[in-house]
Amino acid sequence: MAGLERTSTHAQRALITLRKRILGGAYPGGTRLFEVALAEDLGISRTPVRDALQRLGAEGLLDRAPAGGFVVRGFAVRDVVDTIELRGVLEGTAARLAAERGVSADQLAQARSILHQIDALFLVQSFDMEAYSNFNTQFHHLLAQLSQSAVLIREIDRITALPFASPSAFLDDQSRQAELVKTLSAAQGQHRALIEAIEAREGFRAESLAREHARAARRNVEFLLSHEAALREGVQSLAILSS
Amino acid sequence: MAGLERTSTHAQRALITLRKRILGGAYPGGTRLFEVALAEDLGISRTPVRDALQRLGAEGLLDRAPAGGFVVRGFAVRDVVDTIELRGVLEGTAARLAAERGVSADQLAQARSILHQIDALFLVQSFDMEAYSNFNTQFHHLLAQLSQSAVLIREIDRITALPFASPSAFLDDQSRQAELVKTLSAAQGQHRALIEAIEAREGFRAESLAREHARAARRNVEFLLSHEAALREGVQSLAILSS
DNA sequence: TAGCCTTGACTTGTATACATGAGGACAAAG
DNA sequence: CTTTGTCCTCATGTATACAAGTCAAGGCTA
Repeated sequence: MAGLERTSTHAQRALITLRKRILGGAYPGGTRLFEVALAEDLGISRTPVRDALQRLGAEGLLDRAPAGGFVVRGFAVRDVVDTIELRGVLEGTAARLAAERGVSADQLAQARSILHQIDALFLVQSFDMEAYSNFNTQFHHLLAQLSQSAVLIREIDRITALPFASPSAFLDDQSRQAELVKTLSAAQGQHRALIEAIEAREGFRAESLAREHARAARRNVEFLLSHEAALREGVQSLAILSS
Repeated sequence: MAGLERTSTHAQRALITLRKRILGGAYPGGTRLFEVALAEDLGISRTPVRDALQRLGAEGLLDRAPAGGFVVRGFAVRDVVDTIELRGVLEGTAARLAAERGVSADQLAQARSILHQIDALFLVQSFDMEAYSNFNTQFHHLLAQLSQSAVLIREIDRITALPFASPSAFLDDQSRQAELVKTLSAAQGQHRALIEAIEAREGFRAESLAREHARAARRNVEFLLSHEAALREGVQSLAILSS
């Protein structure tokens, strides 16, 4: 909660607080959120609460009830899998467009720089997961940019905003560090191949690689959910899950 | 404007009115919309105007200004093309998932029924464009459903809400009826092949067909824009274009 | 008893007054 | 002449009172 006071408006704070609660699973899917109750709870008036609810609706975390009001959107396992699949499709399209339209030498250099920095992480004894997470996020962000399509970038940002669909979701799973690092090493191989394909203007290959790359996340989710609750405990991104 | 009074709330009416204005090109891209001015203009208070603006923001018609407030989103030709491309990618994914996951006999029958009704339109002397438009919209809507992915359906609906990205955009172009009918006959062939591929569980083919199908719309836009204003006049969906 | 209507509690919708904060104009100092 | 600081203005942010719509429970009538 520290630092929450810094944000300027009540609506911003309400947005952040409510988002955190929803993502944390505080409100089960289907729960209706009442303006007055939340306003009292947060110690502010209905107006900024309304604002926050509308924004959360736009983010896809809430659904509008037919007769007005908002309901917490429930995410089933299938929805998580489908969303990751969708991210793969969108990133695949970004990769393909990048290959077809061509990318500048400068952007290519940026991509290589990130790849290089990730490589360096694997050479150190104790793997720095946080650093990897940051570079990975950077890489995926850059990939979207390479498409040179403002529309596509926008949609990727939207989808990626859902916590379990982010390229760096599931990296906080402390229980299987050793295995995870192996997986990430393979993922880095895909990163490298992806940039190679884009540089060689191989659109189909680039698209296929990006899709397959997203499959790793999907396998991860399916693994986590096929085992019992103990494993899921440490994984923040899955707290929102309905079942 | 008739029938506008029927909608229940001021916010709804404001939403509809403003949406119509924006899509009609009344506010050039980049125009900032001020709450007070709009409230006075519409004869209501700021509160429902705010509501409408936020919804239009969620629809993607407005951007939020960094320091608060809303700005009309400008659409360049490139954005229109990219959005249509994106629709092709999403519908392609829907088609692929439908093929991979399999569809029920009932859904298949529905699809065939729509195809049949479209076929019938081509047998009549004077082509009924409005009927085609309706059936075409139905077909594309059903295609999304076939994917059995709530997430994907949601995103397709979002993208399709932009007027120029709708599968039935550009059908109101009165000036080239004869040519258009030929194009639509080819499009119907793609519809048929698409369902055939889904039924045969040929995912790759289904995806490719859906993408190519969207290309027809893209060619249409590019044609309309390569010729001068006279042609664009009759095409409502292009009124929003920036350039 | 079944179906409909009434009524009331509760929730969102709307107006409005006031607070806050961002950005520009203008003046003074370097 | 440039730069910096202050003040002023205007747009959005917020609170609150009131309006209106929705839903369900209960009672009334056929």
